[in-house]
Amino acid sequence: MSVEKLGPLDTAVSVDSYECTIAVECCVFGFQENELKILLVKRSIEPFKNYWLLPGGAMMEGETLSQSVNRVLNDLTGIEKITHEQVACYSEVDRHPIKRVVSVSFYALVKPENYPVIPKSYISDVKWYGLDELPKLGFDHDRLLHDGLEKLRGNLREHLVFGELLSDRFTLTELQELYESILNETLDRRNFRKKILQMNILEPTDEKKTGVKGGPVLYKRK
Amino acid sequence: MSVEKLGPLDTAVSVDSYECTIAVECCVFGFQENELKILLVKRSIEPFKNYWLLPGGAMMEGETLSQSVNRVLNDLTGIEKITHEQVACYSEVDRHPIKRVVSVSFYALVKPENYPVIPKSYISDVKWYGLDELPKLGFDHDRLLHDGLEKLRGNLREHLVFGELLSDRFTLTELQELYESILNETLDRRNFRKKILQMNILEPTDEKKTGVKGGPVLYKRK
DNA sequence: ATCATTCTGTGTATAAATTACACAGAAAAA
DNA sequence: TTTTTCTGTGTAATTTATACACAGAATGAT
Repeated sequence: MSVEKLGPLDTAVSVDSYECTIAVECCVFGFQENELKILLVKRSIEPFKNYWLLPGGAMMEGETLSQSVNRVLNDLTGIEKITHEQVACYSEVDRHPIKRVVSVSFYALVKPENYPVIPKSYISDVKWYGLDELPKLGFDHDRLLHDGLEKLRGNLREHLVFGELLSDRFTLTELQELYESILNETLDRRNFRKKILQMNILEPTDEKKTGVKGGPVLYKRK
Repeated sequence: MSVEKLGPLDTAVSVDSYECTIAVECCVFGFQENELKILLVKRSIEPFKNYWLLPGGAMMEGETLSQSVNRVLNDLTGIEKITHEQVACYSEVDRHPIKRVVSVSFYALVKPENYPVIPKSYISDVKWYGLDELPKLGFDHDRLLHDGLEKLRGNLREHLVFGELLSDRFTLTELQELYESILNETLDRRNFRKKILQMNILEPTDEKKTGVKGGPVLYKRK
């Protein structure tokens, strides 16, 4: 029986079906010093030794891709369960110079200060990079990052997405700065507040942020 | 060396890394009798014998996913190269009752009348279904179809997408009916024409469609 | 050939959404 | 206490989306 004649999902009954390594790669975005950052890891082995990469790793037996993402990021940051969203699947045969690997990419939103990052396994360094100081990444990760950022921006325009990018109490100015940082454009303060508030997903608390002029009130998610 | 310690894409140097069957599944949409149709195949073997499914099949060695889609659909319809777009990746461990299969889904837009469909391999029947007469699909293909349709609708609202759904000459009414069929809502004729024409991607030809009252002019893509 | 029918093709008025914009008040810093 | 800097708010102008009706062209019926 040739593989060519297989019907959908018929590989279950086939002996000569092709199997392939699947990896997850993750654009982990954080908001730090009023700037959108991306978590990169420095690879310590060939190929692409000393290149910076998106964190990722192979899917293991019995895992869903989502579980792989959680495992990989938990190893790296200690984050237990990290909300993430699928971006795309990459299958060019030569994207890994040695072995065939199909990767599924994700993005995730975290608060950097909550999670100290620790180099591990084949990683010699870990760093939060600003989007304007990015090094050339290894493999095809430049493209993965680009696509991940576009996906995040697209989602931002539709719903309100901020994962764990902010603390659970935040000012509207902080939220606006987050938006500006992701979209890479400046927004009008009054229009932004109007738009966000009429989404009806935030509510003001009776606290104010201290240490900042104007005494802005803190909001939380409903 | 345990798999757990693998860095990103490090499976190249690993011996015990897990490999998995990857399949593509395709929502093939066509526009027929003024209605959006989806191409389904009837499976003739267990599991899910006699269930209708999205056409699909396993990725083969040396193929990109895109090439797999083209091969699978070429087998089924004779279409040489079919434009398609990635929708999502599905990795639940039990989505195939017998073997682990990770599927990547796509949608494609074709003109049914151009391509007679022929049952083959593990397929006992092939049929274009209207969206309002869908059978319960096998595996998790109900979900895949739902997601594919949502993706198509989302794309339609942003750009003008019509792949090969229409002939190369078409009237604006035909295009509008296509839109209405995909979005499952009725549109105002004047507003639709205004919107489409100011996209500046169509141009009128000097031909008119015959056999239809009113003598509508034929347009083509710029 | 004429008439009735049905579809095409077009513009304007209204409503809704987006954008532009300025000043008074609160907290911090000097 | 004064100055500085940030917060918080409303309205007018613009743009975009929506609602809506009638004359002309081709077909089909007689």
